Amino acid sequence: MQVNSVETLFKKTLANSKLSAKQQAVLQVSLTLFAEQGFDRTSTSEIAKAAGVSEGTVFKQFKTKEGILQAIVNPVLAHVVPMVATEFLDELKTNDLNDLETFLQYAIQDRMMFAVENRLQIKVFAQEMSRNPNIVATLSAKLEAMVAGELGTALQRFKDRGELVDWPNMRIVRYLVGTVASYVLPQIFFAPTADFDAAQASRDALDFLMHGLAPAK
Amino acid sequence: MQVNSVETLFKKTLANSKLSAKQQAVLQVSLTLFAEQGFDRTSTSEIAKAAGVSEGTVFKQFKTKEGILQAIVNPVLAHVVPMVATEFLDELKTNDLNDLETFLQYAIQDRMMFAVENRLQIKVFAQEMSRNPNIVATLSAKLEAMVAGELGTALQRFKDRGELVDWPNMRIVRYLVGTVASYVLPQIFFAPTADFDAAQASRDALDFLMHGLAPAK
Amino acid sequence: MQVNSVETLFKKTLANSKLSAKQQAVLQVSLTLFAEQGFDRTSTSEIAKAAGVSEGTVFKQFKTKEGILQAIVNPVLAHVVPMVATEFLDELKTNDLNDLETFLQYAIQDRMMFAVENRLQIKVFAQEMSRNPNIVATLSAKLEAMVAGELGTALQRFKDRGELVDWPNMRIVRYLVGTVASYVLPQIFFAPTADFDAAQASRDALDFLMHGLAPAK
Amino acid sequence: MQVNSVETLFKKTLANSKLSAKQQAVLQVSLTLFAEQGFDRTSTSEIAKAAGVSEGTVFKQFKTKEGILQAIVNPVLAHVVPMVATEFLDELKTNDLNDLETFLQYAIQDRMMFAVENRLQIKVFAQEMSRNPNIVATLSAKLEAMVAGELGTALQRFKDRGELVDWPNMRIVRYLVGTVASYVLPQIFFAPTADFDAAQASRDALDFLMHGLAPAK
DNA sequence: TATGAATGAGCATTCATTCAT
DNA sequence: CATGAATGAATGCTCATTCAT
Repeated sequence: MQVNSVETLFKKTLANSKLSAKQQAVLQVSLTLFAEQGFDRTSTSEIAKAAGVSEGTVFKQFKTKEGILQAIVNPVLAHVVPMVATEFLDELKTNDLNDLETFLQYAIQDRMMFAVENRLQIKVFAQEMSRNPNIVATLSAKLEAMVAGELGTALQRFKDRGELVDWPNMRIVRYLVGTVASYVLPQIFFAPTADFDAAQASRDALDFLMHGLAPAK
Repeated sequence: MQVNSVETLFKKTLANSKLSAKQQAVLQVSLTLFAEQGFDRTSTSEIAKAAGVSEGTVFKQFKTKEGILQAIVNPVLAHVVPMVATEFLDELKTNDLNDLETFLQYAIQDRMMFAVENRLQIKVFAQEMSRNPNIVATLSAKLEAMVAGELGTALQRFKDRGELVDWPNMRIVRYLVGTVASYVLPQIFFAPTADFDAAQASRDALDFLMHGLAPAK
Repeated sequence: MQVNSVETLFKKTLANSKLSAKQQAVLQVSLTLFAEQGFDRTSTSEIAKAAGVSEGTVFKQFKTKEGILQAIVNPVLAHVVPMVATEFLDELKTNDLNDLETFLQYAIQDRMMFAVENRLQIKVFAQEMSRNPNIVATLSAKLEAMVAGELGTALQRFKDRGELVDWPNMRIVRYLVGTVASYVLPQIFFAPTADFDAAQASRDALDFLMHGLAPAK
Repeated sequence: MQVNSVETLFKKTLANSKLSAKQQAVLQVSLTLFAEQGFDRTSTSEIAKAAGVSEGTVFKQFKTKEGILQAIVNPVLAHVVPMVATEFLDELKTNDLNDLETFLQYAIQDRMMFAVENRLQIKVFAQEMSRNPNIVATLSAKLEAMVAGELGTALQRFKDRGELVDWPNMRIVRYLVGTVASYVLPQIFFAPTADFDAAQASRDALDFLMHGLAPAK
């Protein structure tokens, strides 16, 4: 199993933008620094130095420090998030996941690895979401589109087959996400313990969810 | 159902300390300001003004801005958290919660209300936890003590009666917390939607958990 | 009565220069912006944007921001000021101003209207004069040439006829200018009051000057 | 003849304020620097260095650079200007100036010396007036009060005795000020020529004004 | 000739912290 | 214990100017 690297996808997105190499560097190092130290604890001179550009260059393009964050957040929302979502859905389709258990096993492990792999980037976004409701709204809309679309179709098929409880899809997704998050959020936000066993965690989560989401008898 | 106010408990704890009234005021307004705007975006002069003290007073006792945070976090960890835990466990005992469903119903609703009620304070702590591993360790230890103690006893009783799946207590608690968190974390960190229906959320969560944590047949 | 527009004359002067259209645009918008906000409060990027040229273009020709000012001031001193002076003197000759009163009446009203009409441009020059002694020297020289030339001849004729006090011409001009300035300077530098009545002001000023400059009995 | 020093009066005013010695120093050197180089060309670090204080001190009290200017302008308008006006009027009364000529001679020479003496301070105020209409309004009101009060009374007495033309007092004052200004404004704003002969200028101005303001026969 | 990305010194301002009173 | 004036390093940002294309 091979999960996307948000950092890589972000770089690709930047490469397609009309930003100069130096300005791309600013955004790349900003993402890293914001992830490592937080937005408020990263100074613009630090960014300039790390990107190998002058302080003037940073502001010439992005106007304000907040503007740098926007210049990261917007393309991620517009391009990286959809790419990640599409690849995830594609993998679900490609991998011949016929019964719910196989489906969930794959999905859970995949997202768990994705979360761990992209810890720092998720942290930046989560922190920014707590101040910027627009991001929350955008991501919510994208999630709802997914649930109303392909993901919903898949869930419905499992319901029809009597493998999945007949709850609204958003409620089912809430428990899926919540359960996965109960494993990965501590890794992301608190001590990232070296001994985190994603495979075991996936099995455990699957076990729990297969019970919790089984159809009522 | 009547949940603790962390703010109130914190004030009581301060009242028992040997801090002067002015210094108590500093800590109280700091907690509020940190919650509202974040630690980094709150200046010490802002604290001084809001507390009605001079700028010197803020530092006389607490040495540094970080020291103010510690002077909040430490008593909360040392006194407020135990009081909250004790009251929670006491309520669980007092309320004649004999079967698992009744027990979980109460516990879930109680903690959900607690979380919503103390949103801002939880936010301060969560943010501080993401940079201070000590707090994580301390809270982890307290949680483990709970699970090893009274809470574990209660869970064991349900297991013995065949009402609860025979998983390690920490795993069970993880799913309990994760499921409740899937409802309250968005309220705490992102848009606190006015129409959040804690009662309905509690029923839904209970429903899910009762299935997920049912013993294997 | 129809007074010169410094702005128009300046444009004509530019049109005769070997400057490209873009560079002419730079000087034109610079004059306007300097007048509106002052030299120090006008940035070169602001000029570039307003002129519709790149930032590089601004400096390609004029080297420094101060150079832009010089490129405005010099042609104005070299061409616009002489044109204004010549036209003024020509009008004085053309209009059959035989006696002092008619002469002064015309001159005062004409210059008052000129000052009000070209308020902003005068302001730029006045501000620049207070830091650049060269302009003062140049303008002084031009004034002296006028007084030594045609204007002096006219004044002398009035003296010879016994209509004008026998003071040095520069002294007479000082009072003429000072009296007109006592009306127009407040308009130029402070609140430009909408209700300024140039005709009435001219009559009053004339009245006063006819007394003050009458020959001793 | 001994004219007020605005600088001295300003210092006295500051001494009566509740500003600390360092903050008074900030205002004093600011007044000087603003006069010498203009507001925009004076940096706050320059002010701090010249005042012998840290940059923080400058802003602790005055919040913004504009705030420094206000902290100079306001006390001058509130205290220095009235003191200057009062002293001027007192001197006019004390000096037994019975006929118009003696009166004007004294007044003209006194104000001319005052203007030359306080060149730099007048420059600061004039520059600030061209951006801040409030100052213009305040000074206008004070001038009108003077003209409606003691100064008006004096002028009326000369009118009654047939020594002074029967024009509105404001008009008479306009010519007085304008004529004096025609001598001193060039000194203040342009090259302050070393050879300026205030005594001679006063005599000339008096001569002109005595003619211009003589009553109609 | 014109462009516009890049520069880096400089600016106004903020901030946590100190210390004499 | 409390004050608040004073500090000076650091911050986000602007600006005139340069230079490769």
